[in-house]
Amino acid sequence: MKQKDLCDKHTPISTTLEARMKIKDSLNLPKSSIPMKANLSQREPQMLTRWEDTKIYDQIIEKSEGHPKFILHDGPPYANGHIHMGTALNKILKDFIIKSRFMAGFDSRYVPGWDCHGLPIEHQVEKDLKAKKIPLVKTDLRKRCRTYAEKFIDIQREEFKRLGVFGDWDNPYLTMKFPYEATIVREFGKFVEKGGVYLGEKPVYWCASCKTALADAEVEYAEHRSPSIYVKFPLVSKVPGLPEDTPVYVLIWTTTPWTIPANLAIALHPDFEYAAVRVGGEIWILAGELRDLVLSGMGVKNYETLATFKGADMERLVCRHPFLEKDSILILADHVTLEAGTGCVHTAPGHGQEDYEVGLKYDLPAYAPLDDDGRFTEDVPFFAGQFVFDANQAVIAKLEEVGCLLKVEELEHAYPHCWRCKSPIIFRSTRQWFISMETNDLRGKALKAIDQVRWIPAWGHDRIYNMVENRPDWCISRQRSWGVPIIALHCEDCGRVLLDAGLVNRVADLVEKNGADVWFEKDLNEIFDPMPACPHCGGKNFRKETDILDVWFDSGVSHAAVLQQRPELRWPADLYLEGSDQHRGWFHSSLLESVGTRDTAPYKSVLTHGFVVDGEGKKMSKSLGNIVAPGEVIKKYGAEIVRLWVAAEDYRNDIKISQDILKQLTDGYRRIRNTFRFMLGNLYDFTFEKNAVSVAEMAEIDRYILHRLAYISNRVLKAYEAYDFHVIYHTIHTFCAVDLSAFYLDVLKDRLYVSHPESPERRSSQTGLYHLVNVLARLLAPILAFTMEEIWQAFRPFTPFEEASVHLTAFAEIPSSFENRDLADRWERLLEIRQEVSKVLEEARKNKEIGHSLDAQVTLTVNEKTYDFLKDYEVELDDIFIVSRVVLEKSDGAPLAVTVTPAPGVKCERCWHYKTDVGTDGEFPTVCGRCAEVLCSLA
RNA sequence: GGGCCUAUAGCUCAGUUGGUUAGAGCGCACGCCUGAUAAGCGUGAGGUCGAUAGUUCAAAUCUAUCUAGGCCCA
Repeated sequence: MKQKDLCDKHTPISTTLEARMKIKDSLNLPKSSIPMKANLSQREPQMLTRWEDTKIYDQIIEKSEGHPKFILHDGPPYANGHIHMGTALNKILKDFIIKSRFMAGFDSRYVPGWDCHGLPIEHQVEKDLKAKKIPLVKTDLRKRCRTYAEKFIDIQREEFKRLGVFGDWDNPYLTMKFPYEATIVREFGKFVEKGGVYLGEKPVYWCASCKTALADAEVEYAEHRSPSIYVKFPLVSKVPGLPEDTPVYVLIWTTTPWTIPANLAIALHPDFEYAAVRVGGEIWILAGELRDLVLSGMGVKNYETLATFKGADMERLVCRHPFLEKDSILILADHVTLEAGTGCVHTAPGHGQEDYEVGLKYDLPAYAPLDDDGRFTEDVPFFAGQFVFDANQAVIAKLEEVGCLLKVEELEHAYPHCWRCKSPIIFRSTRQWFISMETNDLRGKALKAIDQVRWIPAWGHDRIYNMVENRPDWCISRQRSWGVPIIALHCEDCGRVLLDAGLVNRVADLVEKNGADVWFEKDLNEIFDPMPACPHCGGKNFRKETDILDVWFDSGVSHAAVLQQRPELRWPADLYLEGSDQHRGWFHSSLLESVGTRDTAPYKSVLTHGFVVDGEGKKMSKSLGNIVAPGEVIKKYGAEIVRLWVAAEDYRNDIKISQDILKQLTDGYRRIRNTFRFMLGNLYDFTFEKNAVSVAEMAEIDRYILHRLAYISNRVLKAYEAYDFHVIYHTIHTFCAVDLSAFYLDVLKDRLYVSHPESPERRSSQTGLYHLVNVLARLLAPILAFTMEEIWQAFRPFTPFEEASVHLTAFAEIPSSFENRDLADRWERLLEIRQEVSKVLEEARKNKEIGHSLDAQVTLTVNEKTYDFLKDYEVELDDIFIVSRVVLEKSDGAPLAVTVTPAPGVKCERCWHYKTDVGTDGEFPTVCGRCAEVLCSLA
């Protein structure tokens, strides 16, 4: 039999249209107050305007007056370019926390900040000026940089607001504001006062044609032909076990012959095995593993290995420089490899980063006898005045002359070049300012402070601990323009440096009023009145230090400039929250700055998130073409989907994003939205004050869902507490799909639609819906900030609540009456049986015995125990299973058997149940007894 | 090369101190409904837990190595 036939045959249809309409009108069908289609990208801006007009953030602040403070201190993004997915992720996570902490009863404000000084902006501005052929003048450049930063702060501010992030956007902190700049100077002064600042040497990239230091970001690698030479250094020290009458040499290899004059050491790996090989009348030392390769490369055929040594055994033996009157000692370093060369590495601490670092361990100076043009100074015999790249040949010739050159080749390799003039650059030791890690035991104190902080995830502790434990002194100077100057004076009379906290603070006061520009714009006698005297020679002729501070120092003082200076905030912060790269960045600089000046960390806990990667887990890059931009996602899906993305993924690891994931999120979003829409739609004739039913009087199924709601609420609140946002999304989404949509709401339809509108059972269900919306909307408000606001506006008329925005509410307190373990146990058992019934219904559906489940009668054949249990629910079982009739039968022991047959009786036109009492009422011949009763009472 | 981290069904996530046939939601397939309808309901098929080797009576869960990927250094 076909389904249609079955229906036609058994469903009496009212003969007149009027009667049909009357019956349909008597149903309490939902009246939706919010549209099914979210249309987020168009509606969100309206919501933003509303929030702006009502000054929502100010209202939140007002409401949190007197609440305990929770301080999340914003790490300042760099004021350059548009925001990307990573910045969006970071700001949204912060917004989740700010909003949820407020709703949990805290005064949690958000003061956003921007990092304004620094190279990238200076670069951009410099480029613009070059293009327009405007000459570079430092003071003018600085003004243009400021304007440039302002422009991007405005752009980013709008982009952040568009994401639904609340905060003090009208009054953010900027590292270039005068008072902030003054704080930077003062904090620097504190280090000066404690003796932590010193002038030292450090090799940096140097462009000899531009005569300037280059930052890493200014270096481009390109192919370059270099000489490749093997050189022997005579070993002066006697080595036990080697014949004393034979000269011994250590073999090195280098591609920068011009650095040979600056050689101070030869580095060996402590664990490698080195061989002493007799070649003719000499003994050569080189790594055992490279022996055959190197010697055959030189055409040496006959050799004999006399002995082998561990690198560690040769530490501090002394070699003689091949042609200069100085020694070169053997040192140990882990960076030595066997990939190229001889395993004995020519070390010039003034010309290489690794050489410099290992040199520090052996107290070797960063010797770099070059001038700004890249020419050897008078200090260097034979080559004084020569440009280093030209000197390569001269050095090779000299080595040849003294008989220490073993081999010359040419090598094509990637070599650093200047981003500006494209010429090859050199590594050159320069004078730089440092903060010592050892003065006042900064390192030790920082390590102790790290132990006091809660790192989330916990491995953050090890990561930053290892960094601080091993890092060199903090180089705080940059040879740049756009930043805060290092306040120091160079005595023109004696050449010494005048570094004094008192002077620093005098300048800080000027900076507070006029900005850091005063240092560059004003003459020294305008800045200092009276002019200090040089403590070394008494002279009063000074030159200003022109270096600026590392921008990490700028942002590192934010705890002092923001937390300690804004009355609404508090020091230290409860939380810093940034990407995991900031263990080296802001967490690190803030820690050192704070420990150096205040002995403790500026934060109690630090939360890190991973990086945004594409669907395959690969990082986003222009060359891969896999970049997803927030603007495009907002346009296509809405900011709400971006927020949901942040909430759905576990941000501790890398966070994937792809069209696939976004599609999935929109599906998840729709499920949540429709669930709320349906619940609201069924509250149209309900207000809490007039119609609510007390928990004790509610139907069991409604009380069961309240029990579930209490569980969900508790779980979600704990997750907010632990910043486990993905748990929140998954918990609520599953709750909406499984508990609500597939069970509770589906079962409720009959009662909501069919019952008398004022009936207790309908009011009971509506009370259930009311609590669901009230609790869930608040729980989701920090995440779905736009949608829950929309829900709240639709919901408020049914409530006594005065809050005009969901963001002004607190999380709902769950009355203890919602929880009922025994009742929940019973309902979970019912749900298990329901599951079994569903399976059998599906079989019947497949066999074309039924279509809709209401076509069915279900017979449960159960054992004694189950029978007794189900007997209590006998009248409700048809509702729970959404079938027309349930028959209970005792089995002879089998726990549960389900059979499905077509329901007896006739289909009621109103409630669609098959009932045997359809037609018994004379006035309404097409409906069942229950419906007839309702119709009568409505008439 | 070093420090830290990640790797469970197509996707997003669960899997407590190692212990029965590895779970959920979504998606997918098939079907139902047409009174949540650019919705809703049901059933079902999908992983042997990145790979390998160990420890163990027993491992997704511990160890080592490797592979792929991420951040930070070099």
